[in-house]
Amino acid sequence: MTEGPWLDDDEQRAWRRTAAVMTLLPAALDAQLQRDAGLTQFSYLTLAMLSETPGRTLPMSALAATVNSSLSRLSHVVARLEQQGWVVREPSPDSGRVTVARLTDAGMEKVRETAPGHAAEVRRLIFDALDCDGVESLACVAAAILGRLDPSGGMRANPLSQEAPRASGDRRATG
Amino acid sequence: MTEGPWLDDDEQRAWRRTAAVMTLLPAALDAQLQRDAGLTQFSYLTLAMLSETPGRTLPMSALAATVNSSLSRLSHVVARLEQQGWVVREPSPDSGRVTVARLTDAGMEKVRETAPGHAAEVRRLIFDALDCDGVESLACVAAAILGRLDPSGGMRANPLSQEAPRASGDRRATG
DNA sequence: TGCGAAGAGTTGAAGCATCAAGTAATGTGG
DNA sequence: CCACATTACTTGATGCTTCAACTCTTCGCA
Repeated sequence: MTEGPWLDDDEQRAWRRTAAVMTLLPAALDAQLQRDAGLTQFSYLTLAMLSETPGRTLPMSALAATVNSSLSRLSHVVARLEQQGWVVREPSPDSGRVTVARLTDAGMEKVRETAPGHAAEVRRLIFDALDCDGVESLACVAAAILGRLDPSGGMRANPLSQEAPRASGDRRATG
Repeated sequence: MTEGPWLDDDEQRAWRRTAAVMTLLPAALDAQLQRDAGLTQFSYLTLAMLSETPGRTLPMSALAATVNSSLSRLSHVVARLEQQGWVVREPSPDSGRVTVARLTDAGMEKVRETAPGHAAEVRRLIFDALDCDGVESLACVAAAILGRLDPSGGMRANPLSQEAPRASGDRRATG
């Protein structure tokens, strides 16, 4: 710690705003997804991550790691997604104790129809509010904080592969 | 929108990281408060905001506005806080339809013992990860996004009084 | 003054997240 | 090759959040 537990005024102000953003932003994004697609941000993210995986298939624990959730939470959510017909669970051929989740065609379709609206809302609420430097700052600040969060597996998996090689210009589902 | 709904690669990366932070950071802060004080971030914030109000008293709707919550959520939470003896609700003398929440002495004590640990965790997870420019960037980015969120009362109240005059150097409860 | 609309708050039900415990499969040391 | 720990996942209970419906009070206004 830099100088005792307390925060100075600048930090106080920064923190209050950040806290407000952390409250209001997820609520706003959830509201859009709920209204337009009947999905939670988390369930959408789950579908989106599967949609970007070759074969649209991932073991539950790998999926949990990519969406930063506990296995328990994911299991409940996938159960609901399965009831909707967007995902199926099947035993892995590789190992008897892993279950893989696979995105169905209906699920893929759901992602396709949901993604643009969600991306637009992300853009509207975040990037339209920022100039170019802002995008850099945001990425930088988020990366710095991420590095602090659960730096090595308290209960969850790795906090995002720090520098995933990304194919240039491809259209992702904006998870 | 700047150029259609989709995000470019830089935005995509910034957004993924931000989403991860929005998932993991509240969880981490909640974990600390739960472990050390048996409080939610939200219930702590509620107590903290009352503790900073002259008279330790606020009408429910004013309190809801300062903690960015619906009245319903606040009502449930204050009911629990009341059971713990940290808050009492009483009819306002001013108007028959407002209820004020007042922080009890026990509640004030609770805030006093909880604040340092929470502030330390905020510092550890956020500010220790940032250099000085980082604090500026964070405040700036958060402010920009805040401006986009519910700019005038969708369902909730005002997203933080933008530039509240702050007494220099005083020690707040780090809500 | 009296009636309808809007404001302030509460409540109960339903949904989602978390936690603890459980099952089943797979490694691992003796 | 057999116990025992570990890994992978599921399940049920509990608690918090949200949503819709409700009460009670005040305001506007005719």
